[in-house]
Amino acid sequence: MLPIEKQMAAVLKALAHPTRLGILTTLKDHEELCVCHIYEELNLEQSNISQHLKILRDQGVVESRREGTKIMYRVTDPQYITLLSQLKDIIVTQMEETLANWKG
Amino acid sequence: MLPIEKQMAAVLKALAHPTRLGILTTLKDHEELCVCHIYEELNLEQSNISQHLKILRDQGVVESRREGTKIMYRVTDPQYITLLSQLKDIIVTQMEETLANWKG
DNA sequence: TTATTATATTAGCATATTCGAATGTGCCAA
DNA sequence: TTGGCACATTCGAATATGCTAATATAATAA
Repeated sequence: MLPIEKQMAAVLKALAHPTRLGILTTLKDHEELCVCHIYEELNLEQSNISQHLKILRDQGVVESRREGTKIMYRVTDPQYITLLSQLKDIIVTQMEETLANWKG
Repeated sequence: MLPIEKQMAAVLKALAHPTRLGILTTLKDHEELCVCHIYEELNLEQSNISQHLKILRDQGVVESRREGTKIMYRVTDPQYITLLSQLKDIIVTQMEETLANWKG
């Protein structure tokens, strides 16, 4: 398989988890957020969120910066948000079509 | 986590494998292709490709139709191809920036 | 220093994914 | 009706992933 496809698969795999999508949704409306904000918002364990953030960071989807004792995270490229929004549209449209077919 | 995020994660997971991206790349330039064409093109086992096609089909990324003894597969919505092309662009751009930073 | 707060990392277990090999199924032609 | 394609499914072993609980690190405050 092509190297670019391996790269793409790795990024897609990083995105392919409800919690990680939740993290990106949380980050979407803010310039940057600390880890504590994220795990409180999502109501999940701190260590769990840290692990998911690492996966996103390793693939360059988010990046971080220290601010005192806190670590602030942000989405590296807003196009990732655009991409996810488009995916959502595709899925919603497909579900609507499926529903229409069921109704006949 | 929101139901739509679970759905999105499921679709992303289906996309998140080099072989499955290879399948979509192979399908991209054709209206539809039989399974034999795909696994010969990618040089992989028939059963392996069948398994990957099932994963893509279960998530609605591809669909199939019987033609005699062959099963013809196609991408359900061309927007999936657009999406992957955009992802590729994001990744390439990011790599270029990383490289530029290394060069200083 | 020492304590505290914020985050990261590790360990260990349960579950999921991936693959090749073997087998099953469906269609068609002889 | 039987033989042979084309494809799907199942199985089992190896590997990967995800979670919680526990521990480590790093900055700051007292």
